[in-house]
Amino acid sequence: MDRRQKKTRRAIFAAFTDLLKEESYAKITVQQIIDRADIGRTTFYSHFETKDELLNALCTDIFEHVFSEELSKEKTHDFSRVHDIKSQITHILYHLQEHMDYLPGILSGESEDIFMGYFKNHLQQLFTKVISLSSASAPEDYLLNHMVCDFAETVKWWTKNQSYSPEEICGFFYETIPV
Amino acid sequence: MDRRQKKTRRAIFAAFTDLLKEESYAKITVQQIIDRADIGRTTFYSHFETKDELLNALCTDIFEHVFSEELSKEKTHDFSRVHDIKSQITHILYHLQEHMDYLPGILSGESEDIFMGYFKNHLQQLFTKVISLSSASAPEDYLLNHMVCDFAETVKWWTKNQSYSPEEICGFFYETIPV
DNA sequence: TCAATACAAAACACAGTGTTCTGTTTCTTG
DNA sequence: CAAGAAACAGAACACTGTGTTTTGTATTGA
Repeated sequence: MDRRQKKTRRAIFAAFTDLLKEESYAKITVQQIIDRADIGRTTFYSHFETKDELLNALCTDIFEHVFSEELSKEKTHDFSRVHDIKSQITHILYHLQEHMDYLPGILSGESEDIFMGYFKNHLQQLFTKVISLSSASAPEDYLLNHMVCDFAETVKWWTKNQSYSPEEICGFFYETIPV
Repeated sequence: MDRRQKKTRRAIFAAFTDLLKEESYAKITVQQIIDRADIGRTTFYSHFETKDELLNALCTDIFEHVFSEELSKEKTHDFSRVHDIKSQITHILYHLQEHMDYLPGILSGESEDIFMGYFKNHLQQLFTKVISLSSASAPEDYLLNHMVCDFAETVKWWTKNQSYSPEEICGFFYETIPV
């Protein structure tokens, strides 16, 4: 990849996340992004087809880091032991905490759908095993949605109300899991 | 109120909910609404300042019916008895079921925020008492968000996956309440 | 009946998107 | 190092949708 491309791409992401700290995704215009990144309009559109695609790329980046090592260790995990699922969740929360400053700008409107789409897909994969061990009588499709949304919405709430540590949030969440 | 006003207002709401059955709120334009309602552009804007205000008016209407009798019976309710909270939830689900055909069109993007804003406000009021009786060790602000989002997201899931009755959904939900 | 007002139709300014053009700079490869 | 390829800037453009304004008509309630 061309050095210029990488530089421009970094500049776009930097400008984008920077703007997200100040206002919500919906209010940010392409014009603002290219002004702050100090690039031309054509340049932006040669990197990303639309503003939404930029957000998609950002989300891919984020969740690649958040879920990468979790998934690679997947085989060695045994969810019947409490420690594993708890440590995974804590890890996820620590990773997300690094992006805390601009996440609120994403978590509303159309951008929330895109972000949550990625997030919930990964969570679904993670919680499916937990559900299968659950003794709750509700059907699995209900329980899976219940857990995935519970965690996703808890994270959303956490970003707007940052008064607890990842360990605390994990503890609260674990307490209400239907096991 | 003028008969013409009421007629026009009804026509706008009818066209709006009708369009919501076909596509999402974000994709619906004012032009489509006034075409289907067979009214002029100026007429629409004399009734509602923006498209968002129309959605707000619709939400107000919906939740007025969904939560009206529940709130009026508030004083006679005793949440320490299982029956009351369960019957309330079932009632809410039955009312929402009447709008099932166009709710999916609202439950995404910016419109979801508006709808959920009303919904969660009412739910917060409803669940605060339940939380105070909970024996869970997590803090109340966490638990309240947990329950409110759980129910709201369950309803959202229900509208997209309509294979259970209000009673069944209520049963599933009640099973995972932290009491 | 008559004044008020709800309405229709069309034109308008505005903002934001995504495209297209013409050059210029920078990289890479032979 | 030279030459072609690719990334870039800048400006203009068409397009869509919003919300406003203007002018004139039809309906209502007093």
